[in-house]
Amino acid sequence: MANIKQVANMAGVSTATVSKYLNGIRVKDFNKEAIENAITKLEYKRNPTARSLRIHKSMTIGVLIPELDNLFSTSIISIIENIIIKKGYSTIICDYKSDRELEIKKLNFLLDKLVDGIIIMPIYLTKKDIENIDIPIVFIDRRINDVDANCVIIDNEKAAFDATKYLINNGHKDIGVILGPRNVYTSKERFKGYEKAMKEHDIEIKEQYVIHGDYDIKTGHDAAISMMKMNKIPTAIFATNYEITLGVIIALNEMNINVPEEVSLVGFDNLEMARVVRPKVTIVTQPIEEIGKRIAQTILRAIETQNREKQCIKLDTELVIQDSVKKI
Amino acid sequence: MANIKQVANMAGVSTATVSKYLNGIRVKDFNKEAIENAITKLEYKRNPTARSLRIHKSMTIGVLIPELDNLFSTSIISIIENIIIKKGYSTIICDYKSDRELEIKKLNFLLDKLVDGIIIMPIYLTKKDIENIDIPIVFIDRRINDVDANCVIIDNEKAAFDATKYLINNGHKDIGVILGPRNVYTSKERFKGYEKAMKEHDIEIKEQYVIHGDYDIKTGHDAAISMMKMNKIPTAIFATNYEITLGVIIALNEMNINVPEEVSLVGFDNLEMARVVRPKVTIVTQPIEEIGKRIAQTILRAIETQNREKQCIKLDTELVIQDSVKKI
DNA sequence: CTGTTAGCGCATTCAA
DNA sequence: TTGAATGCGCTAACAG
Repeated sequence: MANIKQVANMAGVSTATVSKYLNGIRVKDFNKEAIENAITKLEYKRNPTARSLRIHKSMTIGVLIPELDNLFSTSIISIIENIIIKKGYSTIICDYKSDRELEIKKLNFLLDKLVDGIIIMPIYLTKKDIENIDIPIVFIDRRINDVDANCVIIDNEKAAFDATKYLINNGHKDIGVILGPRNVYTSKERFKGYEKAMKEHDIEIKEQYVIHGDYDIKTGHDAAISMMKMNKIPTAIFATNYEITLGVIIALNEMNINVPEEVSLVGFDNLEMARVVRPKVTIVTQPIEEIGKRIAQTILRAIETQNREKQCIKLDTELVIQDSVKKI
Repeated sequence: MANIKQVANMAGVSTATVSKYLNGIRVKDFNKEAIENAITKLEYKRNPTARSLRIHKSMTIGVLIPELDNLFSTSIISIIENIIIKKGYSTIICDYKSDRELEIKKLNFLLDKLVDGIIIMPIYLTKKDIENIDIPIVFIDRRINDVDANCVIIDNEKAAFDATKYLINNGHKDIGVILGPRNVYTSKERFKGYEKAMKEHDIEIKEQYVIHGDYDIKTGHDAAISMMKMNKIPTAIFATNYEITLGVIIALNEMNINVPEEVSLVGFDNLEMARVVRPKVTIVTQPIEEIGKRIAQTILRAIETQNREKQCIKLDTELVIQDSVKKI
């Protein structure tokens, strides 16, 4: 592998000049050509390691997420990766299996690797865990209490509020809601939105209509079954993420329960899936593309400027009305 | 951030001694203690960039996959990452959107980043694209023609053969099969297995029973619908990946078609999902954990030994028999 | 606009 | 066992 010295030699200039050329600083046209020729002939590639050592930047961004098997996370990662790669950055992705210890361990791993910035979807992290970190951090999806930090989130409360209100406006009062873990930020926020809409319409929240579980297919599946076996069956179900929605759909189908005739359904997250299913499911969609872009912008801005101001971006979801809710 | 020199100073030894200590070479107990104290006091962390420059290793492994929204890929990546991280390696993941140009572009990006090895799930790559690469490569899931390379794959043909044969043994002859793209390795192999089982039992393959599409929900959904509208409806459907299986299940449910009374089904890949659904779906499962482990082992071995022998590991799938196939 | 020079932090030779 | 010295490949002063 050729190095900058060999290029300089062949081009008849100094390494400094080559370096300048490589970094977009003007050099004489004459030299420029010579350098370009030498680079081509030698198949020279700049050594990013040496460059990193010198400029104190690794050109990598760490991504810390709970699970890699969650479609929402991976979709966002994909978008981010495809943006930052254009600026020469690469991502190091770590999933911490929703595990408290692993979350910190892998955070430290990323720090040790000298990433230039970190994108985190946190669960257990607290203020203390991150207050001594001196590289840019962007929190996504979830937020950490009491921390003034960059973040890109959606208005979870409003999302759930809108969905619930839509059901209420369609005459529903017995609305079952299936949520993620109690201790998870999005889960709490989404419940708040549900609660707010119900209260606003003076509808009592029945405890058995609020089911917490994991954000997975099984939770949705089992919760739907248990709801449909209740003495007083809810007239509508609100599933609060993709996997849960999928589970609910599968369960209702199994039980041969017609949507929306027998029960209405509002789902979450995956428009593509919602369109495939019959009847098409009314869902809350997150602006995934926008979220990914904002995250990428935020982390790049924080890394590339010395601007230490924090910015928290809250994006709105959209309620895509399709055919799974009946007016009663 | 402290560097090795400061540690050496505080410990009263030379940087060489500290370096030796860090690399597990014996130093006098007396010095060892002094060094350990200094490291603790200074909160010294070895700088991986400088180390990389010196040892000509980046301690990163590139992962090149078609899509990041495919559960099979991400599950494997998660396993790999959790193994290699223990040896200090990190992964740089690139998805190329199943795009021919991006596949090469991102491969080059990884090469430019000086990764120590690459794990590739290829689609369009040919021998020519990789013959000049001088770092270890492990191909997964799919194989490249004519290339003597490391690979970890499953016996796709046998998997499909077993599934088809199982259906045949249950009396089925009109077996619909829903496959991925025609040009994709796994897709071709799985078709071969189907074909072989059919031929072996002298069953004619009806063209309309073989549907190619993408490995996604929509393909499974639409194909199932079209099959159930045929003049001669197949008595069984074989779905050849997770997303397709999901689509088929959703479609059959929508059409109120009972499984297995009206049509039998064999799915692929996701045992968890298959267990949630009623009736539980009989599926071909890939040994994901084993696949991930083997990939990690193979790439690490190739990187850490100078052993340039190639090894191709072919793993067997398992047919998990549940309740979605009826004997006729 | 260009070249000389120093040094990023580390691992490794070689002599002691 | 140890330490002095060297250099991995690059960028950034600085002087010209």
